[in-house]
Amino acid sequence: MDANDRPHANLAGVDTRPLRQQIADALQAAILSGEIKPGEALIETEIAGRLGVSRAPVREALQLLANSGLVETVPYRGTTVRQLSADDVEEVYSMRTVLETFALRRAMARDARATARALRDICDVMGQHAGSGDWSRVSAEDERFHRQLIGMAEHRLLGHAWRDLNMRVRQIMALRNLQNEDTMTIVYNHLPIVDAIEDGDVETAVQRLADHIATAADLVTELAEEAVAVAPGDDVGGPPER
Amino acid sequence: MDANDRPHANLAGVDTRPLRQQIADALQAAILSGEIKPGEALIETEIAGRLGVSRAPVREALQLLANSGLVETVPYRGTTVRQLSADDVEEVYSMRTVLETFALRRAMARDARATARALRDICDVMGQHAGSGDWSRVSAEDERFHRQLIGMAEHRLLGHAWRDLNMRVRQIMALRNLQNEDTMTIVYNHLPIVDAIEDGDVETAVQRLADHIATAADLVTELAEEAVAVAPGDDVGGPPER
DNA sequence: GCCATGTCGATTGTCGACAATCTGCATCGT
DNA sequence: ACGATGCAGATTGTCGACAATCGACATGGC
Repeated sequence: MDANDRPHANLAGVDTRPLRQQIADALQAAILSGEIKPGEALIETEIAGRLGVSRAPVREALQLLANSGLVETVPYRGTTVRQLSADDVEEVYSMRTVLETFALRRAMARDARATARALRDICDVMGQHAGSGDWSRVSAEDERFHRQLIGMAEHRLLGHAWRDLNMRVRQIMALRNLQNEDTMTIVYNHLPIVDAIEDGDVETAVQRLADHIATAADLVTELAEEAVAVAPGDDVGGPPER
Repeated sequence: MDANDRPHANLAGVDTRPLRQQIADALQAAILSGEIKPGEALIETEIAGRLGVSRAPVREALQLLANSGLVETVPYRGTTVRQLSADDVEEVYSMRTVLETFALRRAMARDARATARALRDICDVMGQHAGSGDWSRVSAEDERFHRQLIGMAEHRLLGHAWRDLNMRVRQIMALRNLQNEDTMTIVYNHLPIVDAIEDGDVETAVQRLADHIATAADLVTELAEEAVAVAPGDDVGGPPER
């Protein structure tokens, strides 16, 4: 989103970014697409060999991913894709509610009209994609809605925290695979929020936003329970000592 | 705090932790003590030479610090200690309010009694140190109060976010140098919060906590304006292009 | 004089090799 | 049989050297 905002820094996109960034992006995409599954080990040597680079940038890329919480690194034992326990999902969504309602209050205090306008535009686009049944684009617009909301708060710290959190959200959603009808119910929750914002009714807007996120969380946790029944995690706390 | 919680892993503290961690701790201490000032450049070669290690762990340590927001790294241009604009201070304290009020609600929902008990104990210790005029210990107990509050929420994501934020708070406080009377006013704000928690009055407790943090923020921003008048930052957005 | 270009020193980015540590299995003594 | 000890093998941690990039100054053409 902020990669090529320089006028024409490179004619054909030679990708002059540091390798660690490119590697981190590649790994992140692989994790979010489910190509690399939770619990799986990310071995530096292997990744470096596969990408044809040295281990140094791979290590730094892994550290990047560790910060955003996608992977977990234990000294001398390696890094693995984070497992998602039910508690994790609850934490992610409760935190998301906190951050986004804060953003909403702040954005409305700053300029409720502008906030409503920007969000309504996104809702329009989302509605179009929903009409033509393009669910991946609907989902993309949904994310853009929330990202825009955060952006309107003009709070860099908040923006940074949300970006990390959003990655976890995407990881969670990648593991579920929502049905179309499911996202359907979420899509039409956006407009009432915008309406409340436009009316300047902070508390109603906050309440609706919180409900909206809670609905998404419920949907995801339901699917999680089904998934757990099929594919048990190794997080069950078995007795094997040391 | 969680370094030597293993029974007796090492007899005499050989410090078997990865170098990056030790380096990061050392740098962090240097930054928080004011030994390294905001805006100052952290040159990998120099740090490595001074500590007698290679650049690799130094780079990783710097990345660690960049995550917690203490330093800022620009590709190919180096890492510098973050400057603290007035906006930064506002962001840190507003975010802190959000996180801690969330923690308070959650802790009270979990077990208000236990929360009140734990916090009151800390207040007692804080009172003792205040009585004997040991202000550095008072400040340490103040931090422990808030850390405990976060801990009672039983929310790892929240705990992680707060830990990073707390580092920023400490950086801010390190640059001010509060007077004793100033901390004084803050110390006696803790007990009313605990009282409200014990009564199970969530909204009052939240309000008092928010006020408490706001008071601390005001105190700090006042001192900030004085400091700015003396030492101007280079963040003023001068016209020099490219 | 002014802008484009070339060069230089400093610093970061990347690489390949070596050392330290962990896990699991075999070995040994009892 | 059982637990402690001591190897491998694999993987991460650290190192020193080389390459790429940046900012600033000097140089040259207009």
